[in-house]
Amino acid sequence: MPPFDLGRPAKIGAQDVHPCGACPVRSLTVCAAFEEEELNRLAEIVQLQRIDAHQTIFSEGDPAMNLFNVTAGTVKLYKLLPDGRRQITGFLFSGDFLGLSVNDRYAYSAETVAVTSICRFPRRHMELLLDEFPKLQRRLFGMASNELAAAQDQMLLLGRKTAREKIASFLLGLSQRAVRRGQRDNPVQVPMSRSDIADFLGLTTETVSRTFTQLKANGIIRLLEGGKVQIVDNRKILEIAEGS
Amino acid sequence: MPPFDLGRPAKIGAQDVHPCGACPVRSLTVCAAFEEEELNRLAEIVQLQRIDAHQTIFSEGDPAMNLFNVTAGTVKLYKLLPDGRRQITGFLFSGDFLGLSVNDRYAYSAETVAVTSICRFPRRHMELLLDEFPKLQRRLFGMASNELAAAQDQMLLLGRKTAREKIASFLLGLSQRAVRRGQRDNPVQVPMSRSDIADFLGLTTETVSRTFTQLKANGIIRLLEGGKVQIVDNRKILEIAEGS
DNA sequence: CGATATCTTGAGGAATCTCAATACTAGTGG
DNA sequence: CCACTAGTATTGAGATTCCTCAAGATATCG
Repeated sequence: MPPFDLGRPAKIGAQDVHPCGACPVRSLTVCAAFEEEELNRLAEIVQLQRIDAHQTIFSEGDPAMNLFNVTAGTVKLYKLLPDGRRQITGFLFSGDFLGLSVNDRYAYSAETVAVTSICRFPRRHMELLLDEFPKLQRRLFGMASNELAAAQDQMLLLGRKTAREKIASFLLGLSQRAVRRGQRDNPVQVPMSRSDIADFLGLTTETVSRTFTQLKANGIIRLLEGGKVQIVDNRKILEIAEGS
Repeated sequence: MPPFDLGRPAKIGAQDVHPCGACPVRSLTVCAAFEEEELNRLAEIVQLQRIDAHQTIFSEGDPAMNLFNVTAGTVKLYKLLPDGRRQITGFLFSGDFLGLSVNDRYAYSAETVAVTSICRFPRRHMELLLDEFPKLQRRLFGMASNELAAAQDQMLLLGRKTAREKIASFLLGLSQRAVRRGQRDNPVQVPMSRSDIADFLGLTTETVSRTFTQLKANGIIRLLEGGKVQIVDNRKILEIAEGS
């Protein structure tokens, strides 16, 4: 899979309103660490990119040259076993951050699920900013802490929940994250394929499909067109998700 | 389960060699961010504690008052479902760090596996130090990044590996971490119970036991007394762990 | 040295996976 | 605008891994 084309990079010039100032998701992102008057420091080093669906952003093991911020669309992060088994470790939406590295290499691959816009920050520049703006460091640390907590929730899901509980948790999670982004939480937008959902939840596509069908038959959800899922019985789905 | 007694807190006095200066695992810990002459700043706020096996350090949902550093022994972190199903999200050894919180509450419970020594840092004091020592912030962020990468590896294990591959990965992981601490890597010390291993790997104790037996029968490992496991065929166990 | 935990082994069952066929959806070209 | 095609999703039947329940063996601790 070839890395995405740069496409049409956002023009970043003195005559432009700098992109960060107008960023609609700034409050959600790492960039919230900056005051209005400091934003030009970010704008100097950022590259805005639009990427088609199903494009590789970077692959596990690549030198970690950049950090990224998703401003629109959906991205998936995943790891592979040599024989091709795949585990998706997270889905990212607008406001989410990616590109943390260990030993200067990415520890996972990143691919777009749908058309996506991202801000790209060269890591070396970012590191200079980290020294200059302790707030940024703090913000990044806070976001990493949140991700760590989410990872632990996901471990609980993968290790101990049934297929039914996994799907319920997944839908609730999508719904709750939509709220935080200020998007509608019901019906939930589910932009990823059954296969992606399966690789995120440690299931097969068939089991994912069967479980959706079962929840639908129980009157708990409704499958709508355009990959939307309506949560009919919110109370019930919450019960299922928590395994009670 | 009651929170552990303070036991015999280390005396911290002017006449003492301050504990951090003599700390044998400092280079592994968050404390490595400090120069010799800055260590007294840490020593001022630290409380050294020795805790018996199977004691709760804190529980999920508790207000996150402290950060901790393990200096000896073994700790497990876990999350529970309402019906008692448990997922252990990590084992900690000397040099490891715990106590990161979300919304000022611990997101998981922590319990000692064996007799353990920890350094306790009041979070409020630590936060002041964070402002004063950007190096500390940096170090903490680096450790969180590493934990995040480990969490992703664990998700791959939980979602996509077989029981055999899980056990092989587990033993290798223990072995590799022992090396980093400068302890012997073979035979591997396995201080936790079958039940803990099961709850870490998303299996049952019976399956863990059967898989150990099977690896032993294959001549890949040998089960020694005192919870030690000798890796006989390193090459083979590596192959199994990576699923090839 | 006995009591109690933990660990191992066995047999049967259940959830999920695999393989296979069919149905649906979305994009493409006539 | 509609038929065609390729990918995606659903459904079915049988296989498999791992789990559950139960008993026996071993280790640990007072």
